[in-house]
Amino acid sequence: MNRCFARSIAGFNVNKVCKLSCISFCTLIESSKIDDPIEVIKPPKDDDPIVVAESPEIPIWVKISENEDDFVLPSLSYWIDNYKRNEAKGYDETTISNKSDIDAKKITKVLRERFESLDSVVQALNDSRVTPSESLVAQMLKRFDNNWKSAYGVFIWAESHMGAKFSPAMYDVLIDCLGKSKKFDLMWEVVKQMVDIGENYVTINTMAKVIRRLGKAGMHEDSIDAFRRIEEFGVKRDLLTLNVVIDSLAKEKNVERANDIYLEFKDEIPPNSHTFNSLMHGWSKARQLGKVQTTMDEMREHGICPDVISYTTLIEAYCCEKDFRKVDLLLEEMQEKGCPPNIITYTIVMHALGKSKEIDKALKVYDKMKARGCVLDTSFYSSLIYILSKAGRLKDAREVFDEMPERGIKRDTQTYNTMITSVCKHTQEEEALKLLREMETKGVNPDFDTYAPLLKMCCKLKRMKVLSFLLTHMSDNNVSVGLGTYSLLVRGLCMNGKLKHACSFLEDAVMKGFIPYDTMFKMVETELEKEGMSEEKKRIQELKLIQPNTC
DNA sequence: GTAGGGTTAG
Repeated sequence: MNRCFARSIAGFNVNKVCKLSCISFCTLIESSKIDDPIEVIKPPKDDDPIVVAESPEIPIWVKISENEDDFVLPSLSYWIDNYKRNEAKGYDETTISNKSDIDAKKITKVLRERFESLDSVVQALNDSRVTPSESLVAQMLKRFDNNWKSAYGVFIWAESHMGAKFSPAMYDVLIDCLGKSKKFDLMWEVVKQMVDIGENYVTINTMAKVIRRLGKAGMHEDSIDAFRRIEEFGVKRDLLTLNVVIDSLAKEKNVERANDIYLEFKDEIPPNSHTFNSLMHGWSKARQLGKVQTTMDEMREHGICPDVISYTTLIEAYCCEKDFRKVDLLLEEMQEKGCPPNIITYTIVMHALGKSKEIDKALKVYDKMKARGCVLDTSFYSSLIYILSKAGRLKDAREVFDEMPERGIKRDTQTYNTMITSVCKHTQEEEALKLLREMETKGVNPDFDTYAPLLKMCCKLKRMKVLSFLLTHMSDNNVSVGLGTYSLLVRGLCMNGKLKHACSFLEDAVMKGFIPYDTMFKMVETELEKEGMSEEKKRIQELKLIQPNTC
C-alpha cells in the first residue's frame, strides 16, 4: 500500500506508468522544475496512494498551495522541453531513486523544518532513519553552510553514528561554517575538541579559518589574539601564520593593525614578499596611495625585489585614482625591470578603464593583447563582458560570451554569472533563465552570485512562482539559502509592492535562527506603516523580540 | 585566502 501510481510526471509520457513510493513522489514534486504539466488529483499524504494524471489543457499546478498568490500560472514553457529531453534519455524511476540522492533529499527535507535547538535537530535526524556517510555530511555542510544549526546538527548526528571521528578537513569545514555564522563560542569549543582528539588535528588551515572568520566579523583584536596564542593549539607561530593574520587584517579594512603586527614581529619573524604584498594591497584598498608606494620602498630596503604582484597592486591603486598616465608609466617600468605585466595586470587595467567610461581605451588593451597572442583566460573575458554590458553594449557582450568556446576558453561559473547579471540588468528574463538552464546542461555549478541577480529580477517583475522555483533550485545545487538571500528577498519584495511576501520571508529567516539586519526590519515596518497594515506591523515588531536560541 | 567578479535605490 505504500506504493502509488503516477502518470505523466514532469513530462513523462502518459502511457508510461511508473510506480513511486510516497517519499519518491514527494521528493520528485519537491525537486521538479516549474510548470510541470501535471495535475495532482489527490494531495499527497503519508501512506496515501497518489494518483497523478496529465492535465488535458494548460499546465496546472495544484500542489501544496496554501496561498494562491504563490503559484502564478506558468508562462515559461521552455522548461518543459527539458523534460521532454530527459524523457528521451530514459529518465525514470531508477534515476530518481538513487540512494544517496534520496538520502540527501530526505535529510534536506528534515533540515528545512524550523528548530528550536541543536538537540532537536539531532533528534529529528535520528528519527529520519537515514544512515549517514562522510560524503552525505560533506554535501550537507555545503548545502547548509549559512545555517549553523542544521550544519552542526548534521555533524553531531553523523559522528555519533559513524563510530569514528571525522577527518581534520571535515572539522575545518565545520569551523568555517560556525565562524561564518558568528557562533564563535561554539567555534572555539570545536577547536578545543579538536585539540583533545589528538595531535595534528588542528592545523594551520584550521587556525587560518579561525583568524579570517574573526577578522571578517570585525573582531580584529580577537583574531590577533588567536595568532599570539596559536602555539597553544599545536600550530607553529611562523611566517606562514603571520602572513595569514596580516593578510586578513589588511583585507578586512584594518591595514593599520596589520602594519602594527608586521612591525611588532619583523625581528622575530623576518617578512617576505608575501608579507609586503598583503600590506600594499591593504593600503591600496584603504585608498592610501602614498603608503602603497612607501611599503614598496620598504620592501626594497629589506632586500626584497618587488615582483609582478607588487607592481600589479601598485597599478591597481593608481587605477582607483584613475591616474592612467601613471599606470602606463608603471607598465613600461615593469618591462624595463624584466618583470613584465601578466594577464591579471592587464585585466585590472582594462576593467578600470571600462568602469571609468573609457571603453575605447579599454578595448585597445584587448586588441593589443589579442595582437600579441596573449593567452586570455576566463576572468579576462568576464571583465570584458562586464564592461561591454556596462557601456550599454549588451549585444557585443553576448558575442564575446558566445565566442569563448570557439577560442578554446571554457565558460565557468564566473563567466555565466557575469552574463546572467548583464542580461538581468536589461530585464531579459527568458535569456537569463535560459543561461541558468545552459549551466545545468553544461555541468557548470551555480553559486550565490548566479542566483542573486535572478532573484532580484524576479522581485522586480513580481514573479513569485519563478522565485520559489529558484530557491528550490539553489538548495538542490548546494547553494545555501542564508541571511544574504533573505535580505535580498525582503528588500526586493518590499520595494516592489509584495509586502506580505516580504513579511513571510522575514519571519522565515527568524524562525531559521538567523538574526536579520536592522535595515530589513526597518524597511518592512516603514512600508507596512505606509500601507496602513497595522496588524502585520505588530507581528513584525513582535518578531524582533524573539531571541535566537544559541544552542 | 598574495594580485582580477559590482552590492542598496533614486
